[in-house]
Amino acid sequence: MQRNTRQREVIRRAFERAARPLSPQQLLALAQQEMPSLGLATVYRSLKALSEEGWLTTVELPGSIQHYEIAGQAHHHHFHCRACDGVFEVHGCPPRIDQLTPRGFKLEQHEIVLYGLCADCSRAA
Amino acid sequence: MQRNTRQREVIRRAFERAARPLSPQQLLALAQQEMPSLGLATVYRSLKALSEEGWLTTVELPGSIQHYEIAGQAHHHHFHCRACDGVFEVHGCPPRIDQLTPRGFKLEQHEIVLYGLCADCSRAA
DNA sequence: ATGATAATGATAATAGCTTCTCATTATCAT
DNA sequence: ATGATAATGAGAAGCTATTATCATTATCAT
Repeated sequence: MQRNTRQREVIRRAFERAARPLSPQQLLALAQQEMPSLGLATVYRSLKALSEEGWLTTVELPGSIQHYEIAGQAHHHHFHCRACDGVFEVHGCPPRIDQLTPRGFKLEQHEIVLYGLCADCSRAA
Repeated sequence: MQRNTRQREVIRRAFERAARPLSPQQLLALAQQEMPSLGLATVYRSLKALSEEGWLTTVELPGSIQHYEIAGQAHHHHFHCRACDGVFEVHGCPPRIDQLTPRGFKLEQHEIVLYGLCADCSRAA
């Protein structure tokens, strides 16, 4: 049976506050602001549990480890800041992307990742 | 001083034959068809050397390790087959992709990856 | 309030990929 | 043809990210 622990709540809140995909380490850092004793193992356990119960989904990014974000959102893509390494949501999706599919291939999904500087890092540069 | 070894030639040929991005392991398997004694360390050393001399570039794919492809090609994207794990080139690029960029962000590059089944795997399914 | 036990935190262990080591081999300027 | 040495192959070692272990703590049905 599943228990409602304080750390699990802290982790959920961290995702809600961030409102963007987080890596395990980023999540740990963020959640430790509220609960400094939080351990990395608990972060991994919670990510697994929250994914299995459908509250989180995984985000795969080129050249980076797996990230997680709150599930159930509308179709969207991501912007990966090369300076702060943060990942941001991007709304919208170019039309006709399926027309890129080579003949004979069966397209099932697609991923678009934009790179550059986020607003904060762009301002700081 | 750099030497022209047989294994380096075999590796170059493997990329030319494949005409698509390869992971170190995929490259090893392909090159070993021509030279079974080829070792993994040589593959890594060659990938590094060929990248440094500009003959190869790296391809980053979501949820996968770094791949390599022959450099100097026109802007293109990739199709990742979930069945055979092969990566294929996709020509063309949807217009207006820069319009997805959130306000204040500075877009420097983008990556599009299509997922599904390649022609061969699609036929076999 | 209490007890069964799920969850935690610290750390050890694992797994996958890449790099290093080193004795041996192959290249190539001479 | 020969010798200096770059490159190779096999395996050890290293790195990172993730999972397992285990004694301790916290949850929650009773």
